[in-house]
Amino acid sequence: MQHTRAPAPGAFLEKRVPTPAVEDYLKAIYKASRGDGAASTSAVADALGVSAASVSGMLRRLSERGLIEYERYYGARLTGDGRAAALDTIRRHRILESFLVEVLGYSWDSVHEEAERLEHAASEELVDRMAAALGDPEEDPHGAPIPGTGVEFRERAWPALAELGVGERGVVRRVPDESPEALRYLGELGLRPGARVTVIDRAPMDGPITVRVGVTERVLGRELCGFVRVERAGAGARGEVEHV
Amino acid sequence: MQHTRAPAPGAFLEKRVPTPAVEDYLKAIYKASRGDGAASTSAVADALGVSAASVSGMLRRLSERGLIEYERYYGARLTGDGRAAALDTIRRHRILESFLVEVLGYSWDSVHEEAERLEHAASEELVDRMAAALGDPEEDPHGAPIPGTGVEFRERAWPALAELGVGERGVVRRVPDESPEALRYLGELGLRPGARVTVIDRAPMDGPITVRVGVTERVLGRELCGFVRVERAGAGARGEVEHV
DNA sequence: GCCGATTATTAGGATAGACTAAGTTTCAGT
DNA sequence: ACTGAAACTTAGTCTATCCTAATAATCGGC
Repeated sequence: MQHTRAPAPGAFLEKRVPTPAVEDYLKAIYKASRGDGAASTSAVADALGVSAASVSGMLRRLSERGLIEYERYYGARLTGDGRAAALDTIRRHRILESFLVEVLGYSWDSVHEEAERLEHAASEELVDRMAAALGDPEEDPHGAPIPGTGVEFRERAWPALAELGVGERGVVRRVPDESPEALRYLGELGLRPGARVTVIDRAPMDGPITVRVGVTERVLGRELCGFVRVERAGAGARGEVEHV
Repeated sequence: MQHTRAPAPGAFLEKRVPTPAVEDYLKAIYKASRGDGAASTSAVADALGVSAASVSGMLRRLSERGLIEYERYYGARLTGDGRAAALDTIRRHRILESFLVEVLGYSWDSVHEEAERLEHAASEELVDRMAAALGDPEEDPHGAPIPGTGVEFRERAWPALAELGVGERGVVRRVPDESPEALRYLGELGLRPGARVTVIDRAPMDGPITVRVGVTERVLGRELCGFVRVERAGAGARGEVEHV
């Protein structure tokens, strides 16, 4: 489902059909829906940096527009239309990020903010041309999959690096895109999608985790390791495996 | 003068410091100021496709912000700050247009609309990277000069093709960028910046003008010839020259 | 120098989106 | 089952921008 971003006959100050705010809310609901499919008011408020009251108001409007199902005091669930609109925006965002990195030489820690603004202004045509120029990539620079124009789309739920047991090995699949600071650090460590990593040690009491990347060992905070998503690879010598 | 497009600490739904509407008004005032330096309310209203009443209101607000000098029933004149902001937006617009054409293969008749939206979302950094990728062009695809970061900037007032007398020759310097229809037609005729053109005949009563482009002769409406700006080249056989 | 036409402004209202403050609902722990 | 904290909604404002309708200023012709 493509969204019309054009009309306004003769007018240059156009009203976008889904406004930037609506697009941001739908994205936030999509991302906050990782559990039972519903996003709570506060989760959306936190993600967008607005007050819960503002979210309540917007959820009612989104519901009236048929973009979400909204049950008071419970949460919001995207409808088919809402999900399509969210994925549309996410596609724009991720292709923009890829283009900024690959073609314009942005660092992977600085693209998010730029894409966050451009995604509301870029047409489907622009995004498609950028995608074509990149060879229709399937992932953005942070390892996030890029929705296509088709209907089916699912984001794999890779385990976090923090979930690997001592001795386990993995391949980095995805890193968070929103924190420039975390990304700069991960970049320095070489923890990019595709990097192989081995858990050497886990300090008790949710303490830091020691990993080997390439030939060097690093001690990483547990929180950071919760953000880095990995695919389990063949376990190492000691086969202790934790489950969560 | 660069404008901050970023902040909003922690908030993703950011308020741009100059809003898109403000940027559009300043651009419109800049473009409508071609005479005595003042833009009339109705000229701005026409350019933006909004009512005159809306313009009156906005002019008052722009004046309060120090971006224009506004005298009721007379018109608006950009201040230094206002002009800088307008040129900033125009720079973004023209570099975006250039990039879309040169790098992403857009046709010159379709870039205006896309750039019109992107110019409000693109950061200085993005625009500078695009400019660098293009070798810091001095003109956009329609022949419009691209403001630099420096202070001095003037757009040359080339004569219109319609002002050339029979026998006069010229080089196309600039075409309008807003009308896809006109641009498609001009493109077909080969009337792009740099093209050499000779006026073969001018029908009386403001009738059509016959020009030669390359080896072919074309009959063009007077209105279109008023939009195409040329630089006079050495006159042809008959030296009749008109002044305006 | 008046008068109608044009142009511009004010007045009043709408919408989208955000906020704070106050009230309501849910939920967890006793 | 009660009760207080946390989560959520409602109520009432605010700002920005648009609109239409009504009013006011200017200007070109006679």
